[in-house]
Amino acid sequence: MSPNPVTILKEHKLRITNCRKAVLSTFSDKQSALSHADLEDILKENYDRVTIYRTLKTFLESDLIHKVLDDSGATKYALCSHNSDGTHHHDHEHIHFKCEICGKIKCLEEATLPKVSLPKGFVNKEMSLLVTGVCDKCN
Amino acid sequence: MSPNPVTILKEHKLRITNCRKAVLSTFSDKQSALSHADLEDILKENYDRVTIYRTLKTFLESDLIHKVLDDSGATKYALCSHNSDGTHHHDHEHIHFKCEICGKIKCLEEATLPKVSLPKGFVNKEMSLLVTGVCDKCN
DNA sequence: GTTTATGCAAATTCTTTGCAATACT
DNA sequence: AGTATTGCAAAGAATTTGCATAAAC
Repeated sequence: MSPNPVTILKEHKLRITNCRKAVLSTFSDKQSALSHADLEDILKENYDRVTIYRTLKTFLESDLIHKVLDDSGATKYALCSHNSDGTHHHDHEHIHFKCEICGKIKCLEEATLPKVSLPKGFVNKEMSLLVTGVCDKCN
Repeated sequence: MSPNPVTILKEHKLRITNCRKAVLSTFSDKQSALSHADLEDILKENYDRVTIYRTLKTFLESDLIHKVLDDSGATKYALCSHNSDGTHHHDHEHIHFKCEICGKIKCLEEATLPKVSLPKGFVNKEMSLLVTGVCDKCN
């Protein structure tokens, strides 16, 4: 399903470095959106705070991760999912679910976002939905 | 339609101060979501940066404003709309529209959010939708 | 008169930048 | 070898805290 870090980096024409692999592995392991602070906690023994910032920036620019909208204030990021053919999932439609209990934020790839009727004159290019509630594990 | 600052503050049992009135007026004037920096630019002549931070915090805690999800990273805030009877608009359903051209973020009170079908086991309590595109004025 | 908010200074925290050393292709 | 990435130090923003003064009730 989800390709290994090296494959992902190659697909995006990024150099394969330990820090980048570690960040990608962390995202896969946690299966939830992570903030810089989350990553720093996990990786600070091995990698510099600044390198993690730069890694996130690089990944964002390469569309390897995306920002997750979060009402808590902290900026979080999540892996953009991949298909085996290398195509992204629908990039102008993100649905994220935040669990009130465990606090984790997950991308819901399966759910689809219905059309929203906007007022006259508004043109819709991209939509991001944050659903808050209780996740399957905490339910 | 929108009550004046003093009324809003009274409804929320908050002391009526100049800074609070000024912040509320600014939100009404601009009719768009504002960041702390936006408010500071406008109000710095008369009020301290720190006071604006504290005002925003107080307003958030009193549910007088809410955070607006923004993919740009900056935290923005918007007034929770009021009805004359003092009730809020649907508080577990926010739709915000961000214009790519003018950069403004507005709450779309009129638009309604259709039901989203979530995967098994997920319980939905609150939804926040950020739509990015071109607004009526820039179109 | 009592309680709460403000302003200023300073402390924290968050994020970015410069540059030499290191790792990748 | 040549180019991009890393780590460290340090700069720059953003946000929070402490405390005396001022304003609100």
